[in-house]
Amino acid sequence: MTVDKPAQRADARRNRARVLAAAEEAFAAEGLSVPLDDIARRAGVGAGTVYRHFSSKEALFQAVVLERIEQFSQVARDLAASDSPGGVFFSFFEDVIKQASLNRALCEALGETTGFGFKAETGAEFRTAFDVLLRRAQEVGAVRADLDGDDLRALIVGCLAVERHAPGSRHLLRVVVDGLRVTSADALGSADAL
Amino acid sequence: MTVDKPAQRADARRNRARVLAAAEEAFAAEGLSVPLDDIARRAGVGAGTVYRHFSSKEALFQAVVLERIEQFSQVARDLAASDSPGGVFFSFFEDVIKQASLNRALCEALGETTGFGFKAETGAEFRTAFDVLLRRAQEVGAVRADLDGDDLRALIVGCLAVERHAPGSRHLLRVVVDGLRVTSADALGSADAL
DNA sequence: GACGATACGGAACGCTCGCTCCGTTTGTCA
DNA sequence: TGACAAACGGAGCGAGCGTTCCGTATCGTC
Repeated sequence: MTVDKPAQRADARRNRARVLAAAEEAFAAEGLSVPLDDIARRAGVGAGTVYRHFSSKEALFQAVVLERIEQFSQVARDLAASDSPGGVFFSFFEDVIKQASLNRALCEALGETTGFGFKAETGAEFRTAFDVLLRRAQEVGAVRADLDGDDLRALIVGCLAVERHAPGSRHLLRVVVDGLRVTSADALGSADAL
Repeated sequence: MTVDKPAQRADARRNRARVLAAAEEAFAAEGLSVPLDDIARRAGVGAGTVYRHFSSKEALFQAVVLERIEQFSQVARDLAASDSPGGVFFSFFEDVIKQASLNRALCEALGETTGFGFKAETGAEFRTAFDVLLRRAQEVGAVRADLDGDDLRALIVGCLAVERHAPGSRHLLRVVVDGLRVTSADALGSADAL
């Protein structure tokens, strides 16, 4: 099935890893706007070497982000079997926000409405795992039923914006979490104000 | 008190207004990233003319945004005397979000943690008027008491991010609004999950 | 209508940055 | 160890854009 690989040279493998590591660090700190030359310098290689391994700066960014999102997917899958779906969902929800708020690359990728991030086809694995957690939490009544996965992912993006604006304010995250717990019966009182 | 003005020429006044109008439209549609040449072209003037009236592209942006934020301040002041502080607060809260979500310049300015927007000293007037609305809503128990003006402004920024990611989803705004209504007694149940 | 001050326009400058090109170096294998 | 392919590095190209400069046009006034 797989075509014979040309057997990459050892220095090429090493340099590719260095570029990825440098990019991960640089993108996390400064986001997509970090100049590619900076990444090359951090990696101890020339710009040409970066382009030998990644077709564009954006492809490098995507590779870095994707790796991280797939870590999240794995965590979500591991949690799916838990027997306290409510607690598991909220702790995962908050964990994603906490991790991403420390990583500008993730913030920018998830915040993008197009390209990479939640909405990209590459993020399908994440969406599936996340939707399972959400559905189970809704089945036990821990999360209001009038929301779907896209809604929750949009809320994650919103929470990231809040976090960037008011770093470390856990009571703001609680506002959203409390809003997610509200049942339709509780929420009746808000209808007139809207 | 005011120094004698050099009596601006008529064409200069006209061009300044044109530039402002073009900038308002262009920034609203494309945000700060719109090239200044585009604004000049839309206004029917040369780039040099823009710089005669505004010291930099950023100064022009700030002028446009500030005008808009002061409109909000005026609305907030007008609402301050209302005898239903809860309803007034939430309708203002949502109105700001609705208006800003249609205006990319506002989104970007408010989302900035530095520079212009909520946090700038130029936004002090807005902050004062907004804080009055919030305090009155909290006094009648319509909004939970463990939040201050900065918290609410951060939530506005978050709601704007949500709105950009999931346009027109009013039920997501309701999640936040419901979260704002939760009293500390209601919220006790969420403590274990955090 | 003529003159001086004011304002205009847009070519050009300088800078950043993604990306490419090619002469040189390095790894691999016989 | 020699030879060839693979990989490297970094100078340089080109595009985009904020800003400036200065020759020209226009306004206001006498």
